[in-house]
Amino acid sequence: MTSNSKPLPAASLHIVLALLEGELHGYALMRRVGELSDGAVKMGPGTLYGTLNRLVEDGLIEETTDRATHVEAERRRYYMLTGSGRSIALAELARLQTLVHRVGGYLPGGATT
Amino acid sequence: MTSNSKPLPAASLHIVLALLEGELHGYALMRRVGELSDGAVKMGPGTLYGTLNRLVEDGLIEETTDRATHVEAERRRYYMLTGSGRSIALAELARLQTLVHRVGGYLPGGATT
DNA sequence: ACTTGACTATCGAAGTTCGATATATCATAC
DNA sequence: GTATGATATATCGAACTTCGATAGTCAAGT
Repeated sequence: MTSNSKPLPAASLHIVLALLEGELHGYALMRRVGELSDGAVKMGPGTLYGTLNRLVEDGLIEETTDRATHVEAERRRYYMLTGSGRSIALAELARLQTLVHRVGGYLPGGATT
Repeated sequence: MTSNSKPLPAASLHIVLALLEGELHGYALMRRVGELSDGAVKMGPGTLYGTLNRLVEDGLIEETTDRATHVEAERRRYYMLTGSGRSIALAELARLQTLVHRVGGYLPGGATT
């Protein structure tokens, strides 16, 4: 079994997809996830921080240690994908691409109208 | 507020997307949802029937009454999207299309490799 | 000083999914 | 004819996930 995991829950999915773009801190992630769906997906802090901790525990993401843009009073916690986190994110993206393509395929107009 | 609902939970989402293709009965839906993701998504009966009932209650789907292909000993229960169910399904599809497009957009190779 | 927005954090309630279990029908093979 | 396995619906409790409220700190603006 090369790939065995089941689909990520919604919040985890959105977070890892957003992190494919690059590292972000919690609050920014919250905003980005909303932006990626033009506001349709709204992740509150309860979901955000709990999910971030779970993703770290599961080894999909990690807090960055490189404080390149460190400005002393840095409250932010930045997260990035781990190697396996990235693989999983890409696999999930592929799964969604397939789903969207197939479902879109059998629509009359083909469009979302 | 023309559109107010929040994203559908995973199981509901997969069901309504599968039903965009046409009416299906529970067990077939279970298989179709798996097929749409090449087996990545596996919905068991516990999730399936509970979710179907919820979707009926919420008015997104309804059991079909037209027994065109009725063969007497009909054990199956067929479901189809209602008008609003279809709108919601299309909106969800659009949301996923946007997400996939945007996330795919900022990837190096653009590919799923 | 005070308010507002950025930022992290936690908690309990509500909602969703999972997996096992049950029951019955039907087709195929033995 | 009867065992087997796929089809098909259904339910239950445990496990998991999400939600919304709440809380507190810090920086910047007024």
